Amino acid sequence: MRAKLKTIAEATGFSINTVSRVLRNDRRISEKTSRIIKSKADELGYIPDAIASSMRSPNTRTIGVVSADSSNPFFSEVIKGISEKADELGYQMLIGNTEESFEKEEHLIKLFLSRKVDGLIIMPAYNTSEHHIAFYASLPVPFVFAGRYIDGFASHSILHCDEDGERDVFRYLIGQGHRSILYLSGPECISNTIERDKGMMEAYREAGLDIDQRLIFHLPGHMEDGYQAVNNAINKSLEFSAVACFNDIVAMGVMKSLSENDLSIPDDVEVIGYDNLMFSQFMNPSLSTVDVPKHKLGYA
Amino acid sequence: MRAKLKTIAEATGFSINTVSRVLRNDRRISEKTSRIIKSKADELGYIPDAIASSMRSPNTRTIGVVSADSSNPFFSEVIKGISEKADELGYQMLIGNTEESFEKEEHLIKLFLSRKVDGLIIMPAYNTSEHHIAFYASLPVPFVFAGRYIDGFASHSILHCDEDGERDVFRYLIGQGHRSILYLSGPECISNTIERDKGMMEAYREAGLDIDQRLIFHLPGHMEDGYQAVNNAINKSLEFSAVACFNDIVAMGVMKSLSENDLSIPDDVEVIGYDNLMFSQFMNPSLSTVDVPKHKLGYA
DNA sequence: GTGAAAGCGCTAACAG
DNA sequence: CTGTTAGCGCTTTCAC
Repeated sequence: MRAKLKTIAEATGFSINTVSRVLRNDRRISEKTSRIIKSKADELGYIPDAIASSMRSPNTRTIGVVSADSSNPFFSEVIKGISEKADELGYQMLIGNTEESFEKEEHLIKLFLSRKVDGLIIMPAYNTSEHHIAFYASLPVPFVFAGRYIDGFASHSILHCDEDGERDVFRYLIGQGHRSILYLSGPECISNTIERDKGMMEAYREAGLDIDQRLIFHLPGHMEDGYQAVNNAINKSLEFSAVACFNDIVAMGVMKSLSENDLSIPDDVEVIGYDNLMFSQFMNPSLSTVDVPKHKLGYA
Repeated sequence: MRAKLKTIAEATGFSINTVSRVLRNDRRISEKTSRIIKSKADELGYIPDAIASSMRSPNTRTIGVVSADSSNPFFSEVIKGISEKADELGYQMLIGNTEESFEKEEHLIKLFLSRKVDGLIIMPAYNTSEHHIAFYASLPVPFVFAGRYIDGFASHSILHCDEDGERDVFRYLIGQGHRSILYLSGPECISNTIERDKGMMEAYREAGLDIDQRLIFHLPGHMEDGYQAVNNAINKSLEFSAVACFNDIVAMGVMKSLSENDLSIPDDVEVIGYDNLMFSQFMNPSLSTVDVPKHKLGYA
């Protein structure tokens, strides 16, 4: 049987309580007692029982991380940032994926609550209805949203400014003389898309240019989307000299299609991603706007 | 105060025990009682306390996942596989990163044990000494190693056959007529490298060719490594018509360097990765050997 | 400085 | 089918 406080107490002749205090570095314990007990604990290979401990104490030092898709490099970089910070703070992470389904998200959060997490970091699924708002509002623990903004929970959100980011992208492209920019935006109902579309429109307005709606597409944001979109555009003989993508993954798909069609980057077509994944800096010319809530995320 | 069994018991007039049984779908409870209790539980928004529960029951339905670096796409795809399976089985995942440090790994595992995980899935850090072997051997819960093989724990390892994989890569390249193949292998002391090097040598032997040691490099396996290695090779005027990489990430670095040097892929130089990341299929010609323990990993 | 006792919310063993 | 009792390993009063 694995050693417990009682084992150590009996072995040293002190009370369970004293042992517990020593092991938690409580003050008002004599140096000597502390030494004796600690060495005994070591000898017995004592491993504290965090379960029993969090039964009595108010917190579990655990946070729940709800990710939409942890194999998506963007999310996994964010998760890594969280992980580092959590580590530093002595917290553990419970992680789960929702695959962009709100039901799964709700289920997962309930599981986390049942495990008494001290806080939640949520990368919310697309969908946001009355019900979801109410659900979030009812959460009994602190929570933050990462990467996406949910109506009514502004103060709970950590994000970089999508509007500014996309405006800068378009300002840059327009400044480079591009007049036909293929814009592969994201899913219509999420905050990032809405914000970025605003930024895009702003840049056009500033430059006094009209927007060609035929060049704008709202896509889920996977690699295939970028690939297909450019293929289609080329097939339909759409003219464009630049492509602005919703994220770096889409950009990769775009680049693949362009190179298959013997178009060079950036000479024939300029491509811009979004997110600045670890990868992106090592890809063929792919300018990307940085979006790294990564380390900002460590305090739930 | 959050509802507990006692709350429901008092509200319905049944005993705590009966409530507990109903909520765990224990047999031998009348339909009627069950209905009453369940609806009351619903009404009160009862969320079971998994902590208290695992205090008594032998398992916590939690597994610990020890990853070397969860922002590395290979690991994150594996983790995603685990996550899906865990989900299916009703397990939760505690995740931590070791950054390839064995001390961190040991620390992390202890933390997981302290949280009473039912099992561990470990992507072990490079280093493997006597001490580590002993440490693994002393683990009081079931564990498996994913992706890497540790001496003495063959039966605990889940991996695809590195030797065969690399042999096939070289067979293919040699078959294509390549006689100067730059081989960017992995860190010397890990099992994958050793196995793959064996496979490489085997392919050369089969073909009756000598191995040019100047074309073989053992690198940590990051993107920069591939990038730098090819740059160096070109600077030193090393001749090569193909590059075999330790993983797809290295291959990306390689491709970047080649294209900066105006070498076309695969006309001038053929590039082969390893791992077959989600990405890879969408990159410019990058043949990759598949390595997906992902779903195999779900039973700890 | 240290110890004794109570109890966290739940499950399991034993009754009936 | 349901209730009573005990106790998981720890932290927290409250004593002395």
